[in-house]
Amino acid sequence: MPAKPYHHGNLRRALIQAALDIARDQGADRVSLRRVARQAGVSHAAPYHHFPDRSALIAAVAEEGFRSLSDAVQAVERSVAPPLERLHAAGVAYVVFAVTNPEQFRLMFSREIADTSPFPELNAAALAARGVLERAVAESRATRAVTTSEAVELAAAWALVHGLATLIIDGQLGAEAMSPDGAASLSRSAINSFWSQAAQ
Amino acid sequence: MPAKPYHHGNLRRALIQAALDIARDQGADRVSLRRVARQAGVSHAAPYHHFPDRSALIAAVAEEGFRSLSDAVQAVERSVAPPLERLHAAGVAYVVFAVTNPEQFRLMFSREIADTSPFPELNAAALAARGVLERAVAESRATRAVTTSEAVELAAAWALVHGLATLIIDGQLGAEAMSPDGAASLSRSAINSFWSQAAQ
DNA sequence: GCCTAATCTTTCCGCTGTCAACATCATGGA
DNA sequence: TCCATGATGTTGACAGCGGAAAGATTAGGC
Repeated sequence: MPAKPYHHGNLRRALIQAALDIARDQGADRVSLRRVARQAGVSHAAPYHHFPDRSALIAAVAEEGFRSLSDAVQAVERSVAPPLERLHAAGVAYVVFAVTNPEQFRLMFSREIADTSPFPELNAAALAARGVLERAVAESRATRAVTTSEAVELAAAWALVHGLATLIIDGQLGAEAMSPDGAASLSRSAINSFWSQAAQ
Repeated sequence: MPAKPYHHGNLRRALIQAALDIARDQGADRVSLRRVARQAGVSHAAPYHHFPDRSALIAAVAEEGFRSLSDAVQAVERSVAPPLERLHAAGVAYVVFAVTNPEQFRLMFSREIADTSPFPELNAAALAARGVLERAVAESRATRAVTTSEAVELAAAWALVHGLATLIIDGQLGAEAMSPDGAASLSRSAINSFWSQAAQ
């Protein structure tokens, strides 16, 4: 049994996991290449054989995040049939995902991977996640009196849940909202509030 | 005429301005203490006589940002009378401010000043800005059939405009939305879309 | 079984935030 | 008026960071 083999075996995977652990435990801003390498028990330059630079590591972590987000939203969608309620449930799931994985969520929307062109797989995962929300919006349109374009409705829906997510995990909507249950409850209310005020 | 006086005169002010310039020109993530000091024509340790650490500089820049935001929203509010339209206009102004000053907006919500307890003046400015939106929400409630709590309505309204702001400046809602006019138009549509879908 | 390429380490660079020690100067009390 | 003190600025140091270069080690195909 080799105590410390020269080659790691699956360092790429281990680095992504280490980044996730550090983000979860110490915050997304503390995810440095050197710290990640240290946590993975490897020299600080080893990551460069698996990622061209720091942003590529973040992109890999974010890519997994978008896949998890897609999965989480789709799982909730499967349990709700009526299209409008489905859309609402998808929105709540988006917020709950962010509150459950706040640091990974921050990495997913961090500035250094804003330009996804160097990371086609991240781009695909992000587009897929956006597609899930897009489909929920589109399918709900058949059941409503629609006066706005689909693009605007998608933007509005996404903005609402994304705004809730970021404000909540930044602590700006109160401490109660930072628990999954609190976040779910607040999102549900917030989403409903926009439709319950028809009388102007 | 002293070419370079040993004492700057108003270095604190100059450092804040330099940080703003660097953020605007090169991005919020490139605002480093040393770069700011360099831009202000001063040694790299000089800022420490005016700010205890880097986050305090950011806090000062953010503080000014929140004041500008309050001013911008209030200026628009003054030109609109009906409470609901006023609320909508305030929301559009919030988004337009973010799109007009994207890097400063990012600094205002950057992670390192998320805990405002060390910066009471930043906290006050942020609370004041939130108060402007809060008042617009509260005053509009009298003109509507209200079924949700004020707290939830505030959260929903804030989340919608904050989500629009962050998504737009991150380029996730398309390039057209990144101009002030495009942002205003999209925000108006998005805000209206939530009220025009009463028929479920 | 060996050669090549992949993987990992060591060493180096410039940049960053922060601190300590020192230099300069503005200002108010004797 | 002068000078001492505190405010403001500089220099130099340190550790941690992202990244490049060069050498060590090993896995895997021929």
